[in-house]
Amino acid sequence: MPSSTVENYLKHILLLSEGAQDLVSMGELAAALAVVPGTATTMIKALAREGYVAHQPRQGVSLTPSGRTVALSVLRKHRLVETFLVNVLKMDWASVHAEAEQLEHAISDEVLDRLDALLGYPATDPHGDPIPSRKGKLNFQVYASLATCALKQPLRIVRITEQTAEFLQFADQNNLLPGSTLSVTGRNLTAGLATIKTAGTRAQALSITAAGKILVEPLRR
Amino acid sequence: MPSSTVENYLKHILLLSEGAQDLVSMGELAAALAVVPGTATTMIKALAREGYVAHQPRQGVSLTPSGRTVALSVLRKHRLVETFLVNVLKMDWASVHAEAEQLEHAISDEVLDRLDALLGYPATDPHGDPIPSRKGKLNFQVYASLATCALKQPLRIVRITEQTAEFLQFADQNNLLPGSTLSVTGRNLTAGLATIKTAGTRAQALSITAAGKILVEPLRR
DNA sequence: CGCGCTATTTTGAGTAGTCAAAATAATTTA
DNA sequence: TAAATTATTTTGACTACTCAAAATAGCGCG
Repeated sequence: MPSSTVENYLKHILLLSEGAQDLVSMGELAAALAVVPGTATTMIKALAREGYVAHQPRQGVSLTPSGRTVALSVLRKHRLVETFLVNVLKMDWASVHAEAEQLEHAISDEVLDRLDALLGYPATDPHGDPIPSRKGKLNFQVYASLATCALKQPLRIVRITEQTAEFLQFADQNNLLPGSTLSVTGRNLTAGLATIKTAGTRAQALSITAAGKILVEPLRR
Repeated sequence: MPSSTVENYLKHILLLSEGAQDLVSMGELAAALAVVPGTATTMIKALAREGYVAHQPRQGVSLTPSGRTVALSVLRKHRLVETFLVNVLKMDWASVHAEAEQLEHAISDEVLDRLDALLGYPATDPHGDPIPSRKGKLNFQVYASLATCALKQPLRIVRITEQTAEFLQFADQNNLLPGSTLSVTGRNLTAGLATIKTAGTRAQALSITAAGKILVEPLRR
């Protein structure tokens, strides 16, 4: 049984390699886990010995099938717990990430399955992040963001790819939630700003960085 | 913030001193925690340094007010989680103890309060064990057991003081749940047996040891 | 090509928790 | 009261994880 430390390493490797399928560097991994790089190197060598990861010295690390299985299971727990906290316990959107961070290591598969049923087998968590299936399938889909999508198109927000409470609070207050509709009226790359317009409100500006964290799909029909 | 190891030590000291208000010996504590006695001694000395317990060398250990506060909080989490698992997730009576053992260290006060509200502020968990209040009050009540109560009286089961899955399964199968009514028809101390009679069934025998773990109150009105 | 920058790895050391086994204290028994 | 039994404490060692700081490797650039 992997320790919560091991689970965290594997989960973060999975998150950091989402989309970009190449190796995760010790630098990013250490930063994500809030440890010094030397610690990450040491730990990764241990994880490689136990068959969870493949380590290319000085290049980076990737998950083995066994490591990926563990990582997906932890991610599934995390996202289902978040969904439970928001949908059932009515907790604040912005604060559930930290809670789930603890609970994901303490919850059994048995409890998780029942939670899943209670929630009606959701496909995504409250932030729009896809929930891996019980069998470990992660429905990964490439979406445009407010920083990259076409201008003046009607859009629906599908996902917020940032878990910090501050950003989520900001999104909440500006009605930038999964499901909300809006369009990007303009973009100024030099100034690093995007202008958006949501249904009931007037136009507002958003940094390109922030806009890049809000994923959207074109509104059809 | 105490580690889960520390929380476990404190919780078990509280449980072992419930009722008997004197010191908990290293032997019982070590057995309850599944560590060797030497480990318990070492750990208790550390906990004493941090002000959680008072250690009388070669006598035993007791909780300080600060240690008791932590222990009660953990116990509250444990019992509320058990109640949630049984009442909401409809999990098996006998298996929730092990689950709660993990979750009690991962759940925040915020989540706990909402769980408490969702459950309707229960006073006891599914086994009849009292749930400490948010302010740390443990409604401790002395009950007779099937080993000590008067014979041929109508009784109601109020609590099962044993958490092992085997015993709980046994109790479940014989309809010996909190709320069930029955009476003790006879007792043979020499043979170590008690005979009980529940409403719809015929008389059955029970070891005195088992009987002592089933607490009852006289059925009034 | 070689110099310097940056990321990575190594080294040495520390904390938390554990066990096995030896030493010690207390209590029971004879 | 002395010996024997039992419980507790101490000692030395080990695992898992971490950091600080020194060593090293791989670059890019002049």
